[in-house]
This record gives sequence, C-alpha cells and structure tokens, in this order.
Amino acid sequence: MREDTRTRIQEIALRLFTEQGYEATSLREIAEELGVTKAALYYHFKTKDDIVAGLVDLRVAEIEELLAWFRAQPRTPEARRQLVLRYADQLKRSRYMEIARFLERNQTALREHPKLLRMREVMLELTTRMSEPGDPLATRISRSMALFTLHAGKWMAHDETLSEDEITDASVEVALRLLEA
Amino acid sequence: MREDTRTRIQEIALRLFTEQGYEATSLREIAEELGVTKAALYYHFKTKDDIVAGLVDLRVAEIEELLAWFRAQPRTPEARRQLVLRYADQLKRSRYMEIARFLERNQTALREHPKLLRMREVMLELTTRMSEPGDPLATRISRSMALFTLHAGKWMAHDETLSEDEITDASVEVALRLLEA
DNA sequence: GTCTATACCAGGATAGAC
DNA sequence: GTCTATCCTGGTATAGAC
Repeated sequence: MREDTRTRIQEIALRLFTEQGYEATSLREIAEELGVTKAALYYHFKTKDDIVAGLVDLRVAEIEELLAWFRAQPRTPEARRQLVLRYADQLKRSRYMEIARFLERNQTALREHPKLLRMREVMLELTTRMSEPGDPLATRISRSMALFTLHAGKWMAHDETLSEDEITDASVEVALRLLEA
Repeated sequence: MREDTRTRIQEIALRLFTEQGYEATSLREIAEELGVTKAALYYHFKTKDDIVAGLVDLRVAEIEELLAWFRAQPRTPEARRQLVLRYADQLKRSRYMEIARFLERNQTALREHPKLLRMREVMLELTTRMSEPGDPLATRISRSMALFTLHAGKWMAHDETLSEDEITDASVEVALRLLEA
C-alpha cells in the first residue's frame, strides 16, 4: 500500500493549508507530521502547487459539470432554482465542503494557480448566466449573491448549537429568496 | 519632508499587497520600487506586519466607531437600515475601499494579525446585533449577508461600463432587501 | 519505486558601520 | 536615515542509498 503516502500527504496538507494558510504552511511541517523529510514530498508531487492541484481536481470537475448542465438550460427561474439546489448539494458532501473552505481561505495566495483561475471563470459564467444582460444591476447582484450565500456558514460557525445541515437549509432558503429579486 | 518615505512605503505596499497578495510581495520589491534597500524599510517599520498595521489603523477606527453607535441603538428595523447606509458610506470613500479590498484579499495571510482579529470581532458583533438570538436562522443569515453584499462590487468588476457609484447604489438596494427577511 | 543527504537561492530579520 | 553583512527559514533540485 505505498499509494497511501500520496493520500496522506494530501490529507495533512489540506488540513494545514486550511488552518494556517497555504504560504504559512511549510513543506517541512507536512513532512514532519508524516515522518519523512521534505525532499520525500518531491517524489510524490513536483511542486507545492502540485499538491494543491491534486486537491482541487475533483472540485473543479464537479463545478465544470454543473456549468455544462446550466449552459444547456433555458434562462428560466426554475433553472436558477435548480442551480442553487444542485450547488448546495455539492457543498453538502463533506469532502467538497472542506476543499471549498480551503479554496475560500486561500484565494489570494493561489490566485495564479491554473486550476483556481478555471474555477473563477466557471463561477463567473455561472453567475453571469443567472441574469440577462438587460436586467437591472440590483437584480444581477442579488442573483450572484445567491450562490455566494451558500458558503456563508462560516460566519455562523460560531454558534455551536447549530448543525451543518441546519445552516445549509437556512442558507438555501436565503439563496432562493435572493433569486426572486 | 522626510515623512514622505513612510507614506510612500505604505502606498507602494498597499498596491502590491492588493495586486499580488501579502506573502507574495517581498520587501525587496517594495524597496526596489522606492529606490532603497530592504534593510532601509526596517528603519520605518519594525516588521512587515507593521506596515499592515499602519494601513488598517484608520479602517479599524472607523468600524469601531460604527459599532459604538450601533450598540447605542435599539434593535429596530430603522437602526439596521441606518447601519447598512453608514457602512456603505464608509466604503464609498475611495481610500477605505482600497483598504477594504486589500483586507478581503488577504484574510488568511493576515489571520493572526491583532488588528485583523479585532476587525473580525467587530464585524461579528455587528452582524450578531442585527438579529435577536430567537430569530429564525434564515433571518439571521439574511441580515448578516446584508453587510457582506456591500463588498460585492468585486464580482461585478468585469463589467467595464459600470461606475463604482452605480455598483454601490445597487448593492445597497440588495442589502436593504436582505434586511427585510 | 521510495526515500535521505545535501546544496542553492530568495525572503524576512537584525547588528552595526557611516 | 540608509547601507553592508549576516543569519535563519523556506521552496526547489539533484545525486544516490535501499
């Protein structure tokens, strides 16, 4: 089971990158927690960036799929509703939520990363397609905020009595209301 | 006019930190653009973090003032409306918008910074005070999103035909609607 | 195929000369 | 008020042990 090492590197890296930030986490820290030297990481990943690429691949694939689906829909209220529900559904799967959180917290550090550039492109097209160019600006902003609201749990995370599911459901409610502008 | 150097360091740093990110910007870059060596910067600022502290001081003071005012208000719809309008007004002054943008883009890199910790505390208390603890979760999320929406211009920045003012006005409109949940 | 030892260069920081 | 010299840490590259 030598395959394990690669996976364990990713797990440790994801946790540390999220907790401390991408640039603040050194390869030495990751290697130490794994019980190897930092050079060993270079056998499994070409660069530090490459570790990130491995992490976001699945998330990128998912969101690309969502865009492909949305492109095939007419620009109707029902399609927008479906988009919000599907997006929320993706986030609900815990693995993707972790990666989404990691991405949110390291936008600037990773702004040049090809995978992240692609994610931004996709998000931009998704939000753009949620309105017609002729719609009032407030409408366009409101609808864009809908997707963003689904990530909002992090500001509510302080209230320990709430479950992840309760937060998701309430966020979806707010997001759907934003669509009606 | 030796005071100039300090100010010029701050201007260059703010621009580079915002464009490239805090950690991605080296002191050597800043020093080079200013025409001195990086050691010279250490005469004006004790550390790299210290440059940030100088930048955010004004913004922190403003937001503290806003919190003090909001604390003195009853929890009424009108007070919340006023809060949104005052917050939007602060952002409108270009200097603060620049700094707000810088802060948004470097949350993770600066997560340990005392000034930033304080800002997060203030934002949390502001959003918490926008609802009663007994309010439905969706209501609390919706009202929290109101303040956040005022920063939303960055996702709209791609549409070159829009002025900053138009974006602000439309964002305020969406924010006020979020209060009515 | 998996890892260690070692070296290189860039970046933040400090001490001390001018 | 600014510079030189120096130190430590971090990402990266390679040679070679097993």
